[in-house]
Amino acid sequence: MSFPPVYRSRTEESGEESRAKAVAVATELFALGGYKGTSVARVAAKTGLSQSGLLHHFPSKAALLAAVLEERDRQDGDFLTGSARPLLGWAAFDGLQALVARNSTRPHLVGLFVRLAAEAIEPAHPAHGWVQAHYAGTRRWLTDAVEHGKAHGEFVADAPVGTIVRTTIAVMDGLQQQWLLQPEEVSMVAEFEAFVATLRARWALL
Amino acid sequence: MSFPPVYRSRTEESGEESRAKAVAVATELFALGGYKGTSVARVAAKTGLSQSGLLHHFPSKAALLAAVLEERDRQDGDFLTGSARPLLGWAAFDGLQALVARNSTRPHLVGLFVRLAAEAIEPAHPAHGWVQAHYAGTRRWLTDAVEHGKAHGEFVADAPVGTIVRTTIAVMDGLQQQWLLQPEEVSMVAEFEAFVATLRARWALL
DNA sequence: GTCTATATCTAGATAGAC
DNA sequence: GTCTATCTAGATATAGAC
Repeated sequence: MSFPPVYRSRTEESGEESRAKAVAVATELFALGGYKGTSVARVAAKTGLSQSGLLHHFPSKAALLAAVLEERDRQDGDFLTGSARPLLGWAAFDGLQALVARNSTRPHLVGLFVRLAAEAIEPAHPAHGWVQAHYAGTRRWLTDAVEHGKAHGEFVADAPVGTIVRTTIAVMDGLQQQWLLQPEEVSMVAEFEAFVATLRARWALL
Repeated sequence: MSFPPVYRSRTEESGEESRAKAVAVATELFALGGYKGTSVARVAAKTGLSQSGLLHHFPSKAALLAAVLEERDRQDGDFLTGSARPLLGWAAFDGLQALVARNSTRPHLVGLFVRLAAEAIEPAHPAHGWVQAHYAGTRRWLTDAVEHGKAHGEFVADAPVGTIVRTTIAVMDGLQQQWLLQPEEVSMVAEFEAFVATLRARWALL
């Protein structure tokens, strides 16, 4: 015979679970149908709640999206920046390759990003700020890594940092699009590895 | 004093104009808000028609989208494949650079493509077939060009054709996304030119 | 060819019972 | 914490007048 923990009532516990499940379901449905293309009612149904039951946890659809993005950041954010020691120079590209490998086992998170990145180009979209911050953050992180590598003699002196950074991000994004559309035709891991090899062949010094 | 042409009544002529204007307006609004994010009513209003007036020309919203895609293909399709003589070998990349330069003056067409490509990953989307065909066609065209160049000694013998093709397409797509989101931060033309230069540095023989 | 009017659905959000 | 019921708004599409 067991009792619920003292610090938290049984109903509250159940609420936490509902909320977490709703976020997971919303992630999946937003990934497949986009934000605008997914109704709160469908998220609620797949979560096992009524529409109002879901909206008890999130005051609005936009709040649900915010929770989804927050959770994505939590799961994903620390992968590059929060590792044991910072990835600098060419090691940053090893980190990106590991990220691509991980992404290729998580189509939902990739789909979520690709769909939202395109949808949220529009300034009025509720994820616009998040997408802008994502790109700015990634660009900054990779720029710092390459600059550091350059300062330590890992890159040739006239390597164009900005171009390397923007092109690398572009390749990752473009491969995701092709992979989602035709998974059997494109291996994100192999293509990105080949791209990094080409970068090294041209700009590596050490 | 002038008369309307005999073969076509004045009202029909006006109808053609309305239809064409509607397609142009829909292109712009789909580019900014996506297909799902744009209502027929808004297209109608900006065209200067009532909603039903617009639906006289297109039996459904999906039919309007089809007309938009058809017009995009007409304006854009012949740019690479319909030029004076076929672009083969490295010349194909010159053609792509010209296309990128042209695109960077047409944000609407770029936005339309990026939005729809992401939206239409979903198999049930009315533009799904079109997007699949677009990627398949581009890949085929570029593959043929590179294979031809290889057979004529323009590429090193072990150049990985598939990877070159997929990565080139990925770079174009990824740069479009970044450019739409932050136009002042990214020059599609400069970045793509640099990418092609890197390809040449590694795989050009001649 | 275009309009007004309307039918039908679906969406997001709120009120209040349990 | 969750539900039923309901409000309001907006969407696609059709009917029928001019």
